[in-house]
Amino acid sequence: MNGIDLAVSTVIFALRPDADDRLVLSIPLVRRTREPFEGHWALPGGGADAAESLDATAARTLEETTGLTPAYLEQLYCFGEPDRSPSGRVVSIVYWALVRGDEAEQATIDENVAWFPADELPRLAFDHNLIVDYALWRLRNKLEYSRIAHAFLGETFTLTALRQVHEIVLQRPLDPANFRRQIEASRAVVPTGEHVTGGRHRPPRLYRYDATVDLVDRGPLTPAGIR
Amino acid sequence: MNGIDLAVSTVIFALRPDADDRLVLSIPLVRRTREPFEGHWALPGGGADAAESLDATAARTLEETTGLTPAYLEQLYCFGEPDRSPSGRVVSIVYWALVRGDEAEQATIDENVAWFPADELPRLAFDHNLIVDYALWRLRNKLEYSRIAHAFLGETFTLTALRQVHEIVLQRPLDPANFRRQIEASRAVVPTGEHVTGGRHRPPRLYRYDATVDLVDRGPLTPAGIR
DNA sequence: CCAAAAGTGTTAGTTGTACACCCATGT
DNA sequence: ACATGGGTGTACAACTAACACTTTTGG
Repeated sequence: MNGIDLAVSTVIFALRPDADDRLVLSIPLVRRTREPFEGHWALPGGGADAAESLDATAARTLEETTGLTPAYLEQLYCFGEPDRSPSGRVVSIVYWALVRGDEAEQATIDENVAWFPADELPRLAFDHNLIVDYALWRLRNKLEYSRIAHAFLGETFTLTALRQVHEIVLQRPLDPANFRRQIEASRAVVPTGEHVTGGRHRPPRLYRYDATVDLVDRGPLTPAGIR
Repeated sequence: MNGIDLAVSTVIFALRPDADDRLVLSIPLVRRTREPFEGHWALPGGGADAAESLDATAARTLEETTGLTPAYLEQLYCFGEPDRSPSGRVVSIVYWALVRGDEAEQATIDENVAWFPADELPRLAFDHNLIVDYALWRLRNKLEYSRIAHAFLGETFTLTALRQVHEIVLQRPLDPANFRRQIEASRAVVPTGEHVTGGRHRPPRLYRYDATVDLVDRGPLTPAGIR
């Protein structure tokens, strides 16, 4: 024992429709009900449990506070500046998670839990603004060299849906033709043979993840939250 | 307080000459003098200090146990499986560091501190073999998309020396001509105008880091150990 | 002069990007 | 028929990798 509290928090990302039905990269936050920072919004989390792995604590506290189950979960960074909490020394092990669109709809929403657009956050408790900035930076980087975008989508999806995930997260338009070829070349995805009907245009093919390809190369570490 | 001990450890890398005077990627380890794992080699480190940042604790414990000062220091990962220490729950925040060749020669060496080739380690205490494997993976990845190789070298250096750093760490030969052009194109380095004389061949140019270019892009996080 | 490493030039193959164009559907 | 997004083809630029070649030193 050395007078240091150990906490686990998670930055959760989902793509949710806004008032105009456009998808927005969003983060659920919880309102603090006690000091310090009472009334401020903060990342969901909780104290570390002596009997539980850190991954498990992240998944559990995430579920307890928001009702969500992540499709992807990875440790982000450990924040431990001595002055980051006015109430004493707290070291936070922070995770980041991706949840699917349909899953995000089932999140607990009450006066103490709410979704915010990732790039329009209020002043958060502690150093949580910095933490979210870092998580956003990692998400955007990792999207470009891994297949994690799939974790935002359901079992099957069109390439247009996958491209829109990239476009929304990276905040820039992508050429549909070139995107298609990149994804096909990466072998991350296999056509189901089915099509989506009902649109006002040519029915797009449905694809499925190639489960034999890992979402991310994490080297010697066994991925925590890959399905 | 929750019955969890918080420790900080560091994987330190340096390039040191072996018996045949060939440079080898090496790691200093300390021998444990008490249970658990008494007599086993382990990563240098120590308990977290309530008044000190994690970066500072890593730098301090690194200096206390090995006598080394790192040219580069970055947080690696936080390891916290419940069963990783037989003596109770320990969460380790692990850093990785690079030290320069001349600095490495000044390391404390006694019966309880010794250098090992990074790819020929004995069975280490706790999960430290996994940790070193992960640090190696990160080092090799990061070498390819950043300028951290410079942290192994002194103030000035030849491009051949820089290329040898890459070759040793990545364990494969690199084309000298293409390597030169890549480095020059990256603008990471500026010629000093001086040359190394005394070799049996054409005297190579000496280069210096371009201090206006960051070694690594760490996004919103301020780098810990960049000079 | 010769060996060896420093440094430059050239070319072929690969990858990225822009954009023209055809395809299949609902209205 | 036509608007709309799905999907294919193509051409050019940029980058990579392989390797021939020239330069400069010590012996």
